[in-house]
Amino acid sequence: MAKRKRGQTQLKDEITAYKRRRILEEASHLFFTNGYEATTLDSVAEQLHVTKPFIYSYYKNKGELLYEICQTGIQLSLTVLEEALTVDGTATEQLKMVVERVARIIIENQRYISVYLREEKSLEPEDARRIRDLRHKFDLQLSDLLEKGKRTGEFDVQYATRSAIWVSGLLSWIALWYHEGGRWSATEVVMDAINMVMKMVQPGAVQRG
Amino acid sequence: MAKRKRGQTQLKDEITAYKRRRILEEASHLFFTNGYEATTLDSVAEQLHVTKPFIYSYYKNKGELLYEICQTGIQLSLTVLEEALTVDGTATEQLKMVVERVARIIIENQRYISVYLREEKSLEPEDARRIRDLRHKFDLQLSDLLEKGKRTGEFDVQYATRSAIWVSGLLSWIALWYHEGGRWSATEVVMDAINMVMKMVQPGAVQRG
DNA sequence: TAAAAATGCTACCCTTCAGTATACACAAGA
DNA sequence: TCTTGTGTATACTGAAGGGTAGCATTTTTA
Repeated sequence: MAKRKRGQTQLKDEITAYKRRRILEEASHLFFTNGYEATTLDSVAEQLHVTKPFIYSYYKNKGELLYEICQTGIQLSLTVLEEALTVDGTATEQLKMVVERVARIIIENQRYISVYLREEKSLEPEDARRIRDLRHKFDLQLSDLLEKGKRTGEFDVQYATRSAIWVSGLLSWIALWYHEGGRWSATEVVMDAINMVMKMVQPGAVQRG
Repeated sequence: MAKRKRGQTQLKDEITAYKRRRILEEASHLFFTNGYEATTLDSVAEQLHVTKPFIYSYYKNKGELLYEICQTGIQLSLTVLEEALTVDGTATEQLKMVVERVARIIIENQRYISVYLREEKSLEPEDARRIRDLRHKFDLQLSDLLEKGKRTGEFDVQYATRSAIWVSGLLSWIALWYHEGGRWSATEVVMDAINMVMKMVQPGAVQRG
């Protein structure tokens, strides 16, 4: 009896979560295509074949939708980075794995991430800060990895912190630039990213002037 | 008489041009800080201590303002690139000069360029296409330079076209990331950009796996 | 100094939307 | 069949803001 009730509640929660996810998906599509401010909640509702009050029963307001979209993209990248770092290996191996996985996740979740990069100014200050903290965490871990490679002599970086920012910038850039069905496949872009990052940190390049 | 008239007309034109420039400046400030859609023309007018109809007598509508801002930023970068390419030198020397000058111009005109990167979706399709053509021209010239360096053996790039896109991405990223008065000075960022780009194209890095 | 032209402003219109008050539909229990 | 609760839609409000008509003021010309 109690068990059955709990079961029902759980199913209901799953359905609620699913609805929230679907709303977020369509919203991210439209935000990505038309921009945040230019997208009306009516149009999001239309895409889902529901009405605006439906959306308001799952999200507090338009800003919360934006926050969830931005947060999702950045959190995913951070999680994937942290997972990749748990795999043992040399700094070189780890960095390659990090770049590969993060680049992949960025391509797969391009909408979420590029909406963040473009619409950060539309976030509530508090929300923006929370997400910036996530990015900062991302950069820190990347920096630690570069530092480690520097100690072992695998990498040639002057200031790990600064190099990390260029690497994370190169990765972010993918979200703004990659175009599905464009000139280059996702795999080519991922491989390029790995190569470019490795070149940026590996020693041996002639330095002059 | 005719001469005097022409002289006066010219001065008038200069003043008109100056007013247009000032409007653009303030608009780019506000677009950069708050986003395009979130910025009202009333607030632009307020910054200039004029009124909205004043702006409308110098620009057709809000969209034209956005176009001019975006166009200005990209055109400047392209012009500086082309100027740098007129200076004689090896591919290495030329690339260094290109990156230095373009990075500088991007930092100086950060507002214009980052508004473009963020608000491209708000441009009229026709306007967006015109600016994309400019960027394409930029990438092509960069690609030619990399190709030249590849022939002379100075650069190690597999596909110049693709490498050019990463280089131009790295430069664009500066506009989104640099923060005046932040942790690093403009000069440090420019020097970093040069180093990173050179590492991306120079031969000699160990390539494994 | 007066007509004409250029320039700018006051005051307004009209549309679009975020957000909401309320009504309705339908299922489950009694 | 009545009640209650849950989920969704209809229909509205209120504010914001892009854009403009027409008046006021300055500048030019003669």
